[in-house]
Amino acid sequence: MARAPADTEVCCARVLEAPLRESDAAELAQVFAALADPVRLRLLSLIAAAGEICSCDLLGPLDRSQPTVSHHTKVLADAGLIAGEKRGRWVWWSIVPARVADVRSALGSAEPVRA
Amino acid sequence: MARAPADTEVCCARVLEAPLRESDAAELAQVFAALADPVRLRLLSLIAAAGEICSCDLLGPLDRSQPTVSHHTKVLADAGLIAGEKRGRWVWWSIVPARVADVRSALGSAEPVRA
DNA sequence: CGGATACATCGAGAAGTGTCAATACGAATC
DNA sequence: GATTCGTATTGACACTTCTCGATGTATCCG
Repeated sequence: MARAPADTEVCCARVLEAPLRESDAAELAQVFAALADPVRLRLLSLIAAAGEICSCDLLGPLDRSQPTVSHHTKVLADAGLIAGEKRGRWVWWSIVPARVADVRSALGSAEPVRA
Repeated sequence: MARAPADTEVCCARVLEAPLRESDAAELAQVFAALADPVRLRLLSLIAAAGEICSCDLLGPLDRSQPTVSHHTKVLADAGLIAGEKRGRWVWWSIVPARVADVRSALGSAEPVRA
């Protein structure tokens, strides 16, 4: 079902600060790979806009087949960016805010810009 | 040379706020794709750590051939994440902080987590 | 000029990714 | 139990990406 919360620990690897170990780089790259597709980005924004949404309501807006949408939700879930809860026959997807925050912080600290 | 500063305008597309137009999704996906490779992430962190670094000093740490490193710098430069300046025979690479900040802000606003 | 150095480009092969049709699975309904 | 509906998985194909050796281009030095 790909509902695993992705126990990877990216929370502390900062790209722009330390030389970044290879293992951290690999983990981070996988999360960014999950974000590196237009359909998945729109999927994310659809979930965020709805707060919670079931797969059946994604087929239309995304204009993709059901297996394709299922594939994309799985990629995002494996990356820990979304979580799915099965209620009856439907799966309801929601954003995992903490994980998104981790990705943001990996891209730099809180400093303004440091030009 | 791939030193184009990438005139794309990602600065205002927020994934988690609006339904995200297809064109914005495509542009953002391209930037994330540039980040979706372990070698490029380590390349970024090497540049950040050095402040400025020439390609010749990247071959060793990255353990990749010269054409491969050149390819990766091009991808990052095309995404606007780094910029290269040619001095003599060397090309000196540096981070484009504003672009990195754009990517961060695309992943969410300034709000803490909004769980 | 001729050689050497730093980087870019080309071409090719292996591996990965997005997509869909077909199929399988699980839960609700009859 | 049989059927139906929502979702996941499988298999296949086209396309992209990562990588390197070979080659091209520009710059510096003697």
